[in-house]
Amino acid sequence: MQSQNISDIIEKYLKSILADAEHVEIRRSEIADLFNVVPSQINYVIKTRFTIQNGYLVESKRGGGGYIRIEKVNLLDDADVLDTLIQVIGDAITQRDAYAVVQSLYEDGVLNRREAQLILVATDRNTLGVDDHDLENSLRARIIVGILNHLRYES
Amino acid sequence: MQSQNISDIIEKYLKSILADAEHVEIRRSEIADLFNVVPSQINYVIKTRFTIQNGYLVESKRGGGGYIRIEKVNLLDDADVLDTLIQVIGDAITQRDAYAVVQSLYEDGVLNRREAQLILVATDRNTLGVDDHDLENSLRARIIVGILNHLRYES
DNA sequence: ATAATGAAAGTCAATATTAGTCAAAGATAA
DNA sequence: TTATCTTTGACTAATATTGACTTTCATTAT
Repeated sequence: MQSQNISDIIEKYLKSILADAEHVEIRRSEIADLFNVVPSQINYVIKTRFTIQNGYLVESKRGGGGYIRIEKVNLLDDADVLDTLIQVIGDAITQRDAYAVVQSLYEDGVLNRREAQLILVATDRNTLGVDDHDLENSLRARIIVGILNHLRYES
Repeated sequence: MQSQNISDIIEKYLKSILADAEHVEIRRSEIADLFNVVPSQINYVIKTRFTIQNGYLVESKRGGGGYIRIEKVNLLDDADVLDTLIQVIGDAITQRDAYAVVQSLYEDGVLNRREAQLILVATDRNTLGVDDHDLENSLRARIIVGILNHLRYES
């Protein structure tokens, strides 16, 4: 039984809509009501699960008639995906964001499953095994950026 | 058959579930309650009895709705070879030796060209970019050993 | 036009809910 | 006896939930 927390359930709900549509547009309070959570939890879900690393673009508007719109972007349409990703990663990246990045590359066909797994293992917290978090995140960034740069020349 | 300590009993309990299912997903505190032990004993059981060497993969999540998930995986035939390599590598390896290891894995067909390249990039001196040579060599070892451990099973 | 009002969404920090680590103490086996 | 394995619990870390307060925008009133 997975998804015991509400955030995961809301995530799945939104993604199920995105499976059929290019984008989803919601009213924050409606979704919050639907799942019986406070409105700001919707922001939490979006911030942790619909980032650009995950391949989503989010825009919103406040005030009357406000909305939140989530769009799935195909990174491959962009000629310089890799550049964009490298920029986003910068010089440090958490394991969670790294997972999102690798997952996106897999979904876009840049990496196959095995390659994606290899990268995740190589950059796993436990694999690196350093206790300094900043060092861990910067090593992870260097490894992933190094691989992305390699992929650019290779293809 | 005097495996009467609680760790053994918990181990059997979890394995009896895994006999019928591909994986088990537990809430740590629930299992701890069930057997009247402190939660951290579950970690002990997992760490000592559900290792990758035994063919188990473990993943977990903290926070609300957290869980520990244990999956039984199929160990591959080359597992022995990989074990040997892992031993040889130990806790540090130079870039030169790493190259040799990866090269031989490629020649043995364990890795394809692209995968081999990925690993070499990930463990390259410049990628890691640490000044301390000992740290560099130990990181390289950890990454390669992590990947080798991953290669021991399928999917 | 401008000001006032109300209706959204955003931010942030406090709190809650899990799991992980580690080392000391206790038990068992060699 | 000594080495190894097990049990325990205090402390740490990650993730989720909540709510008070802020900001933005559209509409209505002056």
